[in-house]
Amino acid sequence: MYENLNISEAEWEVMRVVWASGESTSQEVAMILKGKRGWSQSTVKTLIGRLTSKGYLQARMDARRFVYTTHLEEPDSLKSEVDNLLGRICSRKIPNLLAYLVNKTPMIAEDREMLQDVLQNKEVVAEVPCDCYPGQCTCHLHASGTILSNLSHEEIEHEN
Amino acid sequence: MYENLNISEAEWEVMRVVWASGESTSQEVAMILKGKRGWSQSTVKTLIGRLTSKGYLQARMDARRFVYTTHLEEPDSLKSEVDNLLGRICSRKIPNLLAYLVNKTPMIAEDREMLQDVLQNKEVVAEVPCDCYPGQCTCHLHASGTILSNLSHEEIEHEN
DNA sequence: CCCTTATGTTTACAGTTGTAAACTAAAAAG
DNA sequence: CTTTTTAGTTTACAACTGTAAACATAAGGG
Repeated sequence: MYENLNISEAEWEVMRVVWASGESTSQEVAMILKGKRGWSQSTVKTLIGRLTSKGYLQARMDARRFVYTTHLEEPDSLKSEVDNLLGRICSRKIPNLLAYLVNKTPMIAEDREMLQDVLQNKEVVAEVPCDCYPGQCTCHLHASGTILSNLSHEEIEHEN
Repeated sequence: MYENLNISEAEWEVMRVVWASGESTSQEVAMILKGKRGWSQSTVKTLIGRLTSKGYLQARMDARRFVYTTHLEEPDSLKSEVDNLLGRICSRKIPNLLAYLVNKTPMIAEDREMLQDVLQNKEVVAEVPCDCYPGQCTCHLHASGTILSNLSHEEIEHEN
């Protein structure tokens, strides 16, 4: 759903500052990350440069210096990263991961209600399809044709 | 909670195979990933080698070839990755992300019930502390001492 | 016993990332 | 107008990744 971004961890630190202030100069970013991570101004400038070439930051000239802004939204960017990560396991296992997250995430009453509400309205299906490539999951959905056809018996005999 | 692993995306493909079969030979892994990703045997061998040096795979000699196993659990590994990722946003924003995930994750009735149950028993707090470094979040929690003290006014004037 | 095959080990090499110094240019300060 | 400060651009460089060829070696076939 969300296209795949390419923001490294260090770059993300810079993005957070821009997201928080709406627009920042390299100096602001540098000072904050000097405090948080001990980075030098150079480091921050490099990161800003990379983010700019990647098109994630826009530079507007404002009296002598650039002011950086972004068109990306922080929540969307994180969703994109999370979506990506969840692609690493079988769809069927995601609900358990969510349970883990719900458990470990501290929340206030409204958060809980909101989630309860979402769940209340959540539509369920009869069966969640396993989306794994055969040999990378213990589900047996792959048992019929298509995906399987290009693999020999040897290759899949360890499926479960 | 889960310590930080270091499994790259390509390496993860290998891990999935080992997780799925319990133990695999390099050949098995190679065949599966040849199918899924078009990788050569060499590539897979390199990845297996790296995972072995990192200690994520164990090699047991079995008639001529190595059989690889792992002590890592797939769910734990993913939790570690996800925990890591969630560290990128303010704790207060996590519930919204969870709502997004609940919405987009296909699930069966039991999954929903299970999650409803988890929520039912979820303890809430009066206020979720913002865990962001000042200047990287619009929450105002940082307004008092400690964290703030090493930053000048200049640095944080953009906080909201 | 020699050749092919299967498997593991070394080497390779470009791209990305983390981290930063050096260089350049323009403006501010004196 | 010369010096210092500020900001942006180039260059650097090692570690990690993705991708794989080359090499070594032992085992199986003939």
